[in-house]
Amino acid sequence: METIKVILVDDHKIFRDGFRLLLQSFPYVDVICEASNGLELLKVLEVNIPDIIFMDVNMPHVDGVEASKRALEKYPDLKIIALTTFLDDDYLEQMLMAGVEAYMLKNADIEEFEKAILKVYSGGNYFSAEIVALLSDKLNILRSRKVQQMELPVFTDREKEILELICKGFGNKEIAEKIFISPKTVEKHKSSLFQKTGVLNTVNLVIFSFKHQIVNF
Amino acid sequence: METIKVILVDDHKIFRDGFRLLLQSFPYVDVICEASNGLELLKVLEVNIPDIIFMDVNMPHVDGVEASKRALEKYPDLKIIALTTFLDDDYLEQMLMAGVEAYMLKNADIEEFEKAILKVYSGGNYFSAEIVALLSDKLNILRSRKVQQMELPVFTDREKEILELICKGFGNKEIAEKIFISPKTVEKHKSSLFQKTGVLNTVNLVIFSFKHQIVNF
DNA sequence: TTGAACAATAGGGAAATCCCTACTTCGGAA
DNA sequence: TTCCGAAGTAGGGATTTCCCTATTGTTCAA
Repeated sequence: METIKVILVDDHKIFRDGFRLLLQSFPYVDVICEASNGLELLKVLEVNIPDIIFMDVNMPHVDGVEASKRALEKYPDLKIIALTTFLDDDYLEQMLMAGVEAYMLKNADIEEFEKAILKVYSGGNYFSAEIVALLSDKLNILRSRKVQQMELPVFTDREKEILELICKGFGNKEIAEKIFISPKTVEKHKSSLFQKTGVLNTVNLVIFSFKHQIVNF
Repeated sequence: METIKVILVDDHKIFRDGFRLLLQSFPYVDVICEASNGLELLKVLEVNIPDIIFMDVNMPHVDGVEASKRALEKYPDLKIIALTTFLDDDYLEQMLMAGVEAYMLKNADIEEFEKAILKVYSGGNYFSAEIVALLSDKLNILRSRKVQQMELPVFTDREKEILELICKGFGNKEIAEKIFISPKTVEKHKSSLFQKTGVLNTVNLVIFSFKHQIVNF
């Protein structure tokens, strides 16, 4: 088995030392470098490209979120495993959006780390059980947001048709040409949409539609 | 502890028998009924309302998705735990949309089932690790869509400030008042935004911002 | 130190959008 | 049947937005 090249990013040297010791028990893992914050990581990456980065979430100067974003922007093939001491709802979402492959607690046991490394190295994802619990709650929030939107105004077919075109970015004239009516009529349908949704202009109508996921982009 | 009333829905009697046996090892769980498909479930629900339904996803006649939707429509307080033999990407999404509280593999172990029942009964969610892996892949797909987009233009601070206000639905005059400049200046910043993003009007600028997640709603 | 590039400011006129009113059609209720 | 309301159609005039041009201040490198 070829070695998996790893970089550790954490602002506490003691943690890095301990963690490297832990990783050394995997013969196929090679810690090629360390960094104590995001900025340092970016410098290090100019010289050494690892397979996997273990990234602390809370760091001074450039935190895990920003560091992950920037690193992935420059090197999209990087795999990042986010490490955190406590469960932080906010960071979790941001790190996922930044594009990390895995998210785990620092006090995970050695088997968990092994699982995570192998899973991520082979192109998968890994989330520790605590994270899973948090994620599933989040998913529920998403769903319930979708459910509670049921009390939406009722649109006529013509209104729906026009709303879709509006949200694709077409102006009154363009919409009129597409569906063979006068621009003036388009405007009337729009003002009906304004009334039903309680907004005052096209921009706000578009915002409303995206917010309520009436149109999917 | 009061008993948790449970209904099993699965088209295989053998599975139902086995599963009931498993559930009987929890003294606080009471399997009050069974159904072999969605239609039967709906009939059963007219007489018996459980706390939790274990719902097979793949069933003849009325499948888990449809059954869950209809059941929740009539009895919104029901909690549903979806059960599946294999991981099916498609069903997963549909079941989540239908509004199930939990999603697990049938071959989960007894501890997992216990966790799921308790979590769901207390108003939470439960997803087994395999499901979360699938979900995280989904999240990943979202992300990669984000990464592959064109490189975003660089906005000045003023432009970012104005873009945010635009995406909150404010017009030129309102923005001007908020940040103490002339409406004309706001317009100029907007036209810079148009140029940088390649759009032709405010509506399309808002659409662009949502699509590229420059603003978060 | 002197341009050059760029950010921020703003005006005038053209174009698109918004508001109010009005006509036609069609299906269901009195 | 007749009448009413809802949906679809559209025009006139006010408002807002958009495009082109221009000035000022700041930074940075020749």
